Amino acid sequence: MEDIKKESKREVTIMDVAEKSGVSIATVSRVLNRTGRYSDETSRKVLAVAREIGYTPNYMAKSLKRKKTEQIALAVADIGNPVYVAMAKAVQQVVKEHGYRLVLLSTEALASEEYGIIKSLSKQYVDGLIISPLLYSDEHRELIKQAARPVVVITGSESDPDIDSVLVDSSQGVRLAMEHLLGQGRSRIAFLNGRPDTVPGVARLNGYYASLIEHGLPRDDSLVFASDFTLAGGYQVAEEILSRAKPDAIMCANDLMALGVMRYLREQRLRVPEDIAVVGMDDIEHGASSFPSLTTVSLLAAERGRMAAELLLSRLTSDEIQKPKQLQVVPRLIVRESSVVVKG
Amino acid sequence: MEDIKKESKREVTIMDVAEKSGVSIATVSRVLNRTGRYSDETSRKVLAVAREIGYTPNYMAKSLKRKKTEQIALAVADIGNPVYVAMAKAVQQVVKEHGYRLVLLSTEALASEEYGIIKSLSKQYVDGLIISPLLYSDEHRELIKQAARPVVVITGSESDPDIDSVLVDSSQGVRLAMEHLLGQGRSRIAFLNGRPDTVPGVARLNGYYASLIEHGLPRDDSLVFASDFTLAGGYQVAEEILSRAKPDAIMCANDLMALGVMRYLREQRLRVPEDIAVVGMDDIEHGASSFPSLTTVSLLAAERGRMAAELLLSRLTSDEIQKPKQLQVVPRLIVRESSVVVKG
DNA sequence: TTGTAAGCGTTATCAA
DNA sequence: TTGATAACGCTTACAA
Repeated sequence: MEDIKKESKREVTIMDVAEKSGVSIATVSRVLNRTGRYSDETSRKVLAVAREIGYTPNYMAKSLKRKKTEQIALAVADIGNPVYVAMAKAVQQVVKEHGYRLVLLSTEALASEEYGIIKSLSKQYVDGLIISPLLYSDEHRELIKQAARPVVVITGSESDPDIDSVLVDSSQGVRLAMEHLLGQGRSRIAFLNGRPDTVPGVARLNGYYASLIEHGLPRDDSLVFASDFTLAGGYQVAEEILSRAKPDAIMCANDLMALGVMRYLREQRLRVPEDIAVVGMDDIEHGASSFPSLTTVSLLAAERGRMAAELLLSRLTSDEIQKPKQLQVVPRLIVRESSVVVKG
Repeated sequence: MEDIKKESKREVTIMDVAEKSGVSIATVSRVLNRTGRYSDETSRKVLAVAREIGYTPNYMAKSLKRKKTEQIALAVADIGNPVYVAMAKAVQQVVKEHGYRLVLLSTEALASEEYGIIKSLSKQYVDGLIISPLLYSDEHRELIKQAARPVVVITGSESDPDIDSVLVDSSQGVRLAMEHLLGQGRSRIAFLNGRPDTVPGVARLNGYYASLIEHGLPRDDSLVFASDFTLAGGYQVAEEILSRAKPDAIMCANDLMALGVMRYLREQRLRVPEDIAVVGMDDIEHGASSFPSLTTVSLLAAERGRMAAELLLSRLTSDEIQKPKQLQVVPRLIVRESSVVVKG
């Protein structure tokens, strides 16, 4: 028989420390939290005992009492998208500097998940939330306004003035890219959207149409396709784009899909950019390393993450009520090989 | 003046529900948790009131009492590495099916972070932990054994029989890849390691050396390089590998570095695999889409995540004490374009 | 079927 | 400088 019995490991609590050091639990708490007044001697004694018996605080009890967890959450649609990873890393760095811990929640683009997170926010294990919702409905907005803890939203350009937001006009980003493609002499530019019912889906498609109008081009819906913002999604729809649209350029709503499309083009022995130019959006790291390297539009994900984190922390640490803030970043075109034919 | 005053939003608690529906808090609790007995009528009334006044439970209080959070944590070294994302997604799926929520912790490969997570585990906001430590020291093992909550470790092949572990022999994975390269007629095979002080770093380098011995090849340390398991890391060290080792193949300790190396080779107008073959390890999605597509060794990250999650959940849901388990997966070679010259 | 009341491990307000 | 003790919001015996 093995020597494994359940030792019913009772947690060591503040009471054990108190008893063993001959003081009250109140004093132990004061010493451990460096709050109130206590003598040097008791301090030493308590600290020694605490260390000796391996005391660690019970965060549940602490938070119940103090209504603070020192944790903040970042909820993103898909942790598989490097753009959210970049955002998360930026957030992580900021919150860490302020002594908070980041917990990452991946909602898998489910609105119900997002609602649940926002709704139970005040009672969850976090003090505040940064959320980048794929969908941003009235219900989202209502829930966020009623949330009992600070929420910062990272989203497109359509914001609610009553909600702390970090914004970027990705529609303008698409226009930037389209201008570039047209400037390169492309005329049949297909548009590959992600899910068209999402915030970025709507904005980016609008950008495409707006840019057509700006340049006096006809709107041709047979040039418009949709997938799901993933590498595999781009790859799968590429064949259809080629056969149905016969484009000389493909504007993709994000880099992941662009990379998927390029993979298919390569398999078909089509040259990028000579035969077909490809442009993405988001500026993920892999786009810089792909072959050909991917022309894209940076939406400054890391920067937005940083800004959101700082805004949220300022809400958490100051108790003055301030007007909701709307921060904004401006998209930047990054030209690489996938859209520019090199003569020679 | 704005109309924003702090409405001191008091949480709505179980007491409010009790009062408004004219029953005791015990009854409310029973109804809300479908526990014990209560009449249909009170149930309806309580539920209606709860919904009406927007009650949501306070998880802090709940957990303090029940000593359960219904959350589990996954701690990985670098959320920027797609292999951990794949792992996380698999874990997420399993825990979700069991009604748990996943919180993702990125330790940035800091042992101190990892220690802290394990140490305060029992008092944290999670019921259990899956950790894939980059470093796996005696201290790790000691802390894990003493942890008051179940911990499952995802690591290499050197395991502790007293710790629940999901293992993979990545050294064997390297040998598989080396055999393949040698079979392709490559003879000067450079090895690009990640951080050599880490679990995978040690194992993969050992695999390289072992495979040299197996094939009666001399050990040549001028063929061995190290970077940091990232895309940028591979890119940066590529120049040095070329100039110092002049290899006809580069075996990389992971896909990210392999992709970084291939980027550099392309910039130098070197052909892969004709001039230099490249092999990676981990089988990340981007490797299948790169150009050329990347030969790699799958370590079944998703599968290991799934197994770890199921093991952890079984520990959480059964109160029988069972012997620690050691589960293992076997690496698989995946041959793609980056290592095989196509004649014609 | 329901209610009373004792905790869960803390923090914080009083007095002492 | 310290110690009792009342919360924090919930679950769960135990009684009724």
